[in-house]
Amino acid sequence: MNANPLVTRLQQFCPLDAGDLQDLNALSLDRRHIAHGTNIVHGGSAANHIHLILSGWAARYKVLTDGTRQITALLLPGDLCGVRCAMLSQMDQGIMALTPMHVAYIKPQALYRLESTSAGIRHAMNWCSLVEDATSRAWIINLGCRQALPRTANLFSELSERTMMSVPDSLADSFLPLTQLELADTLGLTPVHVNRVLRELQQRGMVALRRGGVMMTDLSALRQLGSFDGAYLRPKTIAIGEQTAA
Amino acid sequence: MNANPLVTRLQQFCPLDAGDLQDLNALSLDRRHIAHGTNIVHGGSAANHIHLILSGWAARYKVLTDGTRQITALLLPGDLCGVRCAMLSQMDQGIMALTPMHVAYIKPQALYRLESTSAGIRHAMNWCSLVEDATSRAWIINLGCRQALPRTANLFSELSERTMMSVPDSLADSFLPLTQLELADTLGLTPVHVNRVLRELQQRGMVALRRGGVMMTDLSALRQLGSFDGAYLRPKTIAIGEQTAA
DNA sequence: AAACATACTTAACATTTAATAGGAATGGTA
DNA sequence: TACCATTCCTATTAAATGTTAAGTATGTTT
Repeated sequence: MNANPLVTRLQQFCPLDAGDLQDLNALSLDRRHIAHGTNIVHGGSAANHIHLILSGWAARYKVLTDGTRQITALLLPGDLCGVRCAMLSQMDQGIMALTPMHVAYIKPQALYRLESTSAGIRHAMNWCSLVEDATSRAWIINLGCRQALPRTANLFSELSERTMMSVPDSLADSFLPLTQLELADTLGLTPVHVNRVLRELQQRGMVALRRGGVMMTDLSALRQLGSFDGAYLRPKTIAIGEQTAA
Repeated sequence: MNANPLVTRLQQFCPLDAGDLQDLNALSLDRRHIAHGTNIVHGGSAANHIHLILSGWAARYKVLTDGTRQITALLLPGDLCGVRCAMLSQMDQGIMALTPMHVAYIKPQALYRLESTSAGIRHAMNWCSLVEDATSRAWIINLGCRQALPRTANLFSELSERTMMSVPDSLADSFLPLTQLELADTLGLTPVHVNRVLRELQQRGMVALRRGGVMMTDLSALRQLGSFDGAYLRPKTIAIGEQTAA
């Protein structure tokens, strides 16, 4: 793992110069271990850090008054979350660890100061937000247009792509540490129906079921079934001058 | 209408100082009339402007290979869109006018330069993105958790809130210029089922149906049925020093 | 006025998904 | 080992939504 994973992450989006690297490395990263099931951010509470996920998975979710829960984002190693946490409290959303995790806590003011002074860092952060935005729109499309089977396959394809980008040499590339209940709350289905869908995917040889997760065994079949196109996860980095602002 | 609607918009999110106002007013706004049905941005084409909607409604959408269309955002007067258009082409999404419109075309480079020099403008733009982000997450929740009737009521409540914020003294506050087909593509339902839902809402006295749109007649009932909470549309503006980065 | 395209409405039927309930496996803990 | 809480699996029934098809309005163009 890089001495400063924030550097690794931001460089995916925008080339950074020596000064940027120095400034980022000067940020003290407060690394913490988080137990499975812990709430990193509570719905309704003020969020006073930016979180960078070093290992493990988390879910951003909201619980409605009738008790139903919707997971609105899945956060993987390398993901920056809480960039927008100031809003989370008003939105009553929370973030929960789905596995044991390592998380770097970053002081927002410190990062904000860097954004003021470095166009490169500002751009990298913007691109980071752009990918988040594109991903949530892809979820809208998935929920709105696809039925349970392709919807599930599409989600799995996205998660496969994202794990490969963030931890490319991991042996566990294709394991999704989500219970069927958590999948249900992500996909807008009931746990019972998720079970039916997973069984069908298993019969077709695309996944193998484990307690507490799913092992993907035929990625290209999943991508085809879910008509997945991951272009939105890999925005072409463009020079600062050409940047379409914001 | 303000001489510079961009100023009006950004000031909703963050107080701007005299210098900011001067700089923004110096931006040449290229105002154009757009006919109903026109594609402002084509999926697959490069987007080279930021668009500020002065009047009329537009939809951001994607057409899947099987022909189904999902509308991923509705854009109302005062909305800035295309801040992230560089990505639209890669995402194969387009933006289409749902009504006749007036749109201001802004050169991204010019706005980008202002962001470099003014923390206030940078913050205002960030808050603008935050509201967009919160809105798309609200759509995920709506699509994932609610059935057709409350889902429709929730969307109507959001749109009512947004129209009131953007054109508060309009007489047409409560008219939604969306055909039932467009509503279907927004809500992830079939046009036939949208018709059933609208008829039900009409029977309950919450809406009146018009050709080409829906008139909302009982907003509080719609909000209750859709369990709508619009806090995410009105983020509390905070001072720059306290800003949680982004 | 006639023709036309678009939007809306309605009905019958099919399919998907939800709801409910109960049981079986798994893993942790006293 | 016994207990307990999850998670997972399965079956049945019911509800929500999709599909197909056809007809009716409405506004526009000729």
